[in-house]
Amino acid sequence: MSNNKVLPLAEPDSDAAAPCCPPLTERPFTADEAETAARMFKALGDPVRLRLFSAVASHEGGEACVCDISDVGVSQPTVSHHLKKLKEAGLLTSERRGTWVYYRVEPSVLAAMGKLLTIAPAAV
Amino acid sequence: MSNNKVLPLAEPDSDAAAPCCPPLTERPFTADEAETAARMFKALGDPVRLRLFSAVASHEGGEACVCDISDVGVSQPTVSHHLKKLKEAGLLTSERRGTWVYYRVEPSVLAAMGKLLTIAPAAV
DNA sequence: CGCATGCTTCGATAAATGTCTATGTTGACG
DNA sequence: CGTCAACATAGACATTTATCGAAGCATGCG
Repeated sequence: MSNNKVLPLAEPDSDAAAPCCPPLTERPFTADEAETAARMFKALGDPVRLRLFSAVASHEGGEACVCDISDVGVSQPTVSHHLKKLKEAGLLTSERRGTWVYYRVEPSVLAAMGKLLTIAPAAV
Repeated sequence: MSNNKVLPLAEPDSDAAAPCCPPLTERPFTADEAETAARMFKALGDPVRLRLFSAVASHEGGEACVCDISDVGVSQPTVSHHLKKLKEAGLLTSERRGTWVYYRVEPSVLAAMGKLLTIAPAAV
């Protein structure tokens, strides 16, 4: 199916975690960089997805099954739909263990997004 | 002393800059928090807006007039529309000086978003 | 004045998105 | 097996959004 490769995540080199782009403040983004980065921001640009993501990210052990986090005010298929989007954006990974499917955050992507938002140190 | 700091984002506690929410990893977001934070992420969730924002943020002096940044492949009214969205999201401010309108980034909001993406240091 | 320039606002429209119900699929269990 | 529970997929529908061209406001200048 559509198990499209997302974001070429960073290899743990030393600092890495910058799969796509420099800080937003460093230089104007190219069209390609903007396309890539926007996909990640867009994934978090929905309140339901943000709650789901936060629920997974803050859950004990760093992972949660759908049943643990599906109380966000929308139907079960909608939850599933949003989790899929988050997965496609590279923010979450999933794994089935028996009856349940567990979701887990991809920390490197989180870090990469954080870097986008840093203020260029020597600027100003 | 190499920079092995895990996430050199904004200094903790250095400035407020967090008008909305704790880090995404700290605890599950409430509906209200998610609504607020999603608005900011959504503003950066469009490639054109991301390019415009990056162009302003990286422009010399920290500000740019529309004429400096409007070469992003869409019509001028569309540029204006996106700049308005960024302003409504609190990411940019604008000021008219003579013939031109200058846009400038709101650094505290940038920092606040960065904090959302930090990994909780010693959580759990 | 009158006109050119920079930017915003106004409608219109096609595409994308979020949501639902209904249905599939996969695994556990008796 | 048969059935139930947990998730995922499919299709439908309403709303939002990105975009454009045209028109409207300012501001500066001759």
